[in-house]
Amino acid sequence: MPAATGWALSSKKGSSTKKFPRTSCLKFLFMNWMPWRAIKNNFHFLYTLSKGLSMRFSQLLLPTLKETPAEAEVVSHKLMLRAGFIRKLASGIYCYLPLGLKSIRKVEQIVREEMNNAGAQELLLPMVQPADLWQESGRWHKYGAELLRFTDRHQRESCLGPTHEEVITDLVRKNIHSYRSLPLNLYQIQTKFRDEIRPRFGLMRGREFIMKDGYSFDATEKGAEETYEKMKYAYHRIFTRCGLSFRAVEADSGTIGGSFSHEFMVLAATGEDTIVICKECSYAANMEKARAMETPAPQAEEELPLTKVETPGKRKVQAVCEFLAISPANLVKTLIYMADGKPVAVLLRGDHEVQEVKLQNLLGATEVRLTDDKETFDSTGTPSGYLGPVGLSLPLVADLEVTKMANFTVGANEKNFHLQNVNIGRDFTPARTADLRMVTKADRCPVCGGQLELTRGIEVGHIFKLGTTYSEALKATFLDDQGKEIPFVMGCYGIGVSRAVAAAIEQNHDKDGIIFPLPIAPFQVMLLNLSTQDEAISKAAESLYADFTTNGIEVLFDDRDERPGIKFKDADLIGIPFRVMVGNNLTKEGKIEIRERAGSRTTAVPFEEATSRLKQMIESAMKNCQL
RNA sequence: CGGGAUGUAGCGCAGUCUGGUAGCGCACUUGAAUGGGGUUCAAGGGGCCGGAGGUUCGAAUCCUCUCAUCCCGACCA
Repeated sequence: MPAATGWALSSKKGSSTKKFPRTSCLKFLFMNWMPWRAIKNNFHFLYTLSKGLSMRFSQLLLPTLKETPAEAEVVSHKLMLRAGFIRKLASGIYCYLPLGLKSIRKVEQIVREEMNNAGAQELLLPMVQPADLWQESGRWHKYGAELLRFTDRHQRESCLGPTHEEVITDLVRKNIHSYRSLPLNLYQIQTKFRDEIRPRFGLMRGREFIMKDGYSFDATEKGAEETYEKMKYAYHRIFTRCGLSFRAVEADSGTIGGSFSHEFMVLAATGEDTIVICKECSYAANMEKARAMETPAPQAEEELPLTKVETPGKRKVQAVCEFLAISPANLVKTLIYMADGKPVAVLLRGDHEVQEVKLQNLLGATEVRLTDDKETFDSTGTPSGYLGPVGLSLPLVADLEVTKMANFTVGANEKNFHLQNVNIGRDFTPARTADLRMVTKADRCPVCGGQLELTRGIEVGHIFKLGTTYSEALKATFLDDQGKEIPFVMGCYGIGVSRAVAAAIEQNHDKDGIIFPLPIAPFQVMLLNLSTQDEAISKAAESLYADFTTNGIEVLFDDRDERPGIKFKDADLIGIPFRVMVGNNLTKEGKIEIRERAGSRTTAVPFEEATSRLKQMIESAMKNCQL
């Protein structure tokens, strides 16, 4: 049995090491009498030493790919497949291979530390949840097909947890009864399942994904707001410590409700979401929520007489404007929306676009959509392109900017005609006015008036103030200091852990591969033996591996019998921040080389100084991600 | 769910139109040379052509049905 031989060797040498300090003993072993090949083949020996922080490429499940599988579209997905981080099992469902998992664990660890620091407690909730709870909260029906439902052998209806408001609220209502036990902040890091309509982009939008979800319970609104701020701060720390470039943006709280909501967006050109950030202050918001500084009220303009003009065949804003020689900013377009099946006319300046989420919120509708030409005609009697607010029988909602206009142009509700010099109040009155439009880069910051920038981001965290929505639905109450029974004031706080790793790659890569931020890299250092056939070089590489390991440096040792080119390519692809190369330079000048993945400089360092130099470099790089 | 596309070896693809013994590159195994940016040569192993049914003497190829995957849209605490 070959394994037995290995063990005998390892236990013999292993036990002898125990009597001496590790470092000196190792040096002795490697440098003097222990044949390096015996060590190389002696997995158990080093495994014990490494505590899993270091690994050999030759023994690791790390299937790198030269070519990108056809299924991958976005960078992070392609690179994670190629670098051997993940493999797909089914649509939106992935296996995390050792390297991918290491990165995920790093993010998790940072999340844990910061959540714990912020006073939250970790627990672990079930993935399978009974339907009754979801029926009680009303979400069994509301949640839709994204909730994967099934029946167990006793015909009990169940679902896979896409989120855990119900479970946590149930847990707390059963166990917390007094304001004295509050506030309470609980979190877990767990695999979630959401049966997405269309999973895509690898880990960016999977059906199964790893998420940190936290829930807070406070006695008062004020307390809840404090908790919210605490979480916001913790999130800042988390993403900073992950080494990511990010912004916290004001967000729409969506169907979950509540007044406060921030999304944490990793800035990346390939991000799915467009966000608005101010170049001069800290204002940032996603498009659904972004406001612009209101344009100053214009000088009172004399109202001119309403005139009807013929505009044959001119339907589009641009065509009408050209024909009438006016600016789109002086035209009001009328869009017909279906809000939960009822038509509404939305008025907007010609050069603005509707932000449908804002509209939806204003109308309190669960669904809004633009009507097609036929529906438009059916509800107004006018073909699209000639619609206007004057004399229109539908409910009118106007964007704020419209209310600042005077003597503007609109459709005449008659084919081939428009009205000019229209004025609000005199010619029509909107039922409601509100901010309904999409912010553009021409707008100014609503906070400081500074210049706004539109950029793209990936949502990796989202915090909400829930209020009492769930505690009321599930009758989760406690007794306050007056002995009065009131519902918990809740908040919920999510971080997409697996997505954060994908986002990090999306943000940090080049044509050769990943460039990991140090704090979440699967290893800190990749050590390359560039000459496995050269005994002196191999011996030196082995001793560095041992030395790094005993010094707490997380190292991936490429000990494969491959040519240097292959090792360089794989190292670039995997993206470990520091690369240490042991090759000819050692024989010639007694030096090894250190190269940062992010840079293009290679530094030659005397062999003896390798470990200390590397430790220094790692420490100073980590400082950039500390607070 | 609507629109589009694709399923042939681990990965990337050709072959399908025009039916006739299943191919190429990479990866893998063995040997040799080579050894600082995916090296070279030689010899190998590996496929129920997504699945089911049909047409045919004969189907990867034609027909029907199905399943899966990807893209665009709708959707996204």
